[in-house]
Amino acid sequence: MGRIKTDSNLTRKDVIISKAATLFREKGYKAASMRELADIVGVEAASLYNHIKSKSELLHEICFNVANRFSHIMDEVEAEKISSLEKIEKLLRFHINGMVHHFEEVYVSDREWKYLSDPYLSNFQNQRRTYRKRFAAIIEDGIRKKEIKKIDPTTAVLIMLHAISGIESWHRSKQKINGDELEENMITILVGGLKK
Amino acid sequence: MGRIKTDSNLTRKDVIISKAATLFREKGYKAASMRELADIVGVEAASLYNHIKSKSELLHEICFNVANRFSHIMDEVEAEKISSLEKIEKLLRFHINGMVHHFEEVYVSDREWKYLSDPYLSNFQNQRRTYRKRFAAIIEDGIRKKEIKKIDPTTAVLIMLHAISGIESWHRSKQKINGDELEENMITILVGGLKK
DNA sequence: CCTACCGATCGGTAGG
DNA sequence: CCTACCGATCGGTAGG
Repeated sequence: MGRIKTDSNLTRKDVIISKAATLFREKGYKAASMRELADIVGVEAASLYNHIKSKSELLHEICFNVANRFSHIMDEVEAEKISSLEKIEKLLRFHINGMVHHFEEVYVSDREWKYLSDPYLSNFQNQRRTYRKRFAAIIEDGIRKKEIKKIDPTTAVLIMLHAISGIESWHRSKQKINGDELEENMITILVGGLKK
Repeated sequence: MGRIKTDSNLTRKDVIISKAATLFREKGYKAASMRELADIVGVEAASLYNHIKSKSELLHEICFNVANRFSHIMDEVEAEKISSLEKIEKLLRFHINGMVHHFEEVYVSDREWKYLSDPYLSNFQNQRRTYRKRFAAIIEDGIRKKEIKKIDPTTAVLIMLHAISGIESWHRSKQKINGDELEENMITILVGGLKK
């Protein structure tokens, strides 16, 4: 992993990417214009191109930042000596935390990746497919060890990951419940649905 | 409810809306152009405007078709004399079936509604909020009657509806499992997660 | 980092 | 339903 980025060593490019994530989340990738982004950053549109190559570069930076974090945590979880159910809980907590604390980037990666173009598009889809297979393998293992109900592992992964992406709706109405409570509620329902 | 539409009494406008749903699902509302849509329909772009007022009309027709079906089924379910858990199962089966059999429109309504403009936008958001509150009320009722675990009803609704929207991924890889099996698996996990 | 500007494409209209 | 066309806006470049 690279250097840790504090506020003081964020490059101008990092700032642009971060503001782009917010803009893409609000408007969608296609509807967001480079002129709007320039306004937010505080420069003229042409000046953005001294720091980035294209609009699409912003999107693939965002998507692969997120995808790489996911594959990294999966490496860690797979290596741990804990039960399948505990592994799943750990992954879910990671996803929930990602949605709560890195909302803009995770959301964009999840909803706007289809606007990537090749080779990034194929690459992203591959990483995604691989991640889900690894997740499903953990569930399958849990079923074999009788920790988990007999269900279709692929469907279970699909349900859990999408359920978490629903935290988007929670983000729009921050009042009712805090992040920690949300996390505990989600874990109760999702992990509860798997247990024998 | 209006007349039942068979293939033979679909108007030209209905055909355009249906093809638009497919196009918007594939490309996203903003990225889809009226020239592409015209190509698919088999006319010149200008000719579309003899049947529709604008691109945005297509979007709100799609979104409100779906939203109205949801509120209609909710009316029915609320009126039935069955347990809360059975009501929830019924609603979930309706949603799952909608995703499987009316995929294009449901998907567009779910992911592209933010491109609606007022008054349609506010209207849609209101309908959505109301629907979720009614759903949460059923869950709350189930908790009170001790049919359902003590969880946050709002979070539970959020999880279940988004989990179902994940059927999108299933649509992309039709091989493995059929629609009925998918439905049973989802019900097992989701309803299982609620039971005491 | 800015001014000035380009070609492409967009949703939509006029007129027949 | 088509031809012809409009003004607006887009991502991006040249040149300083």
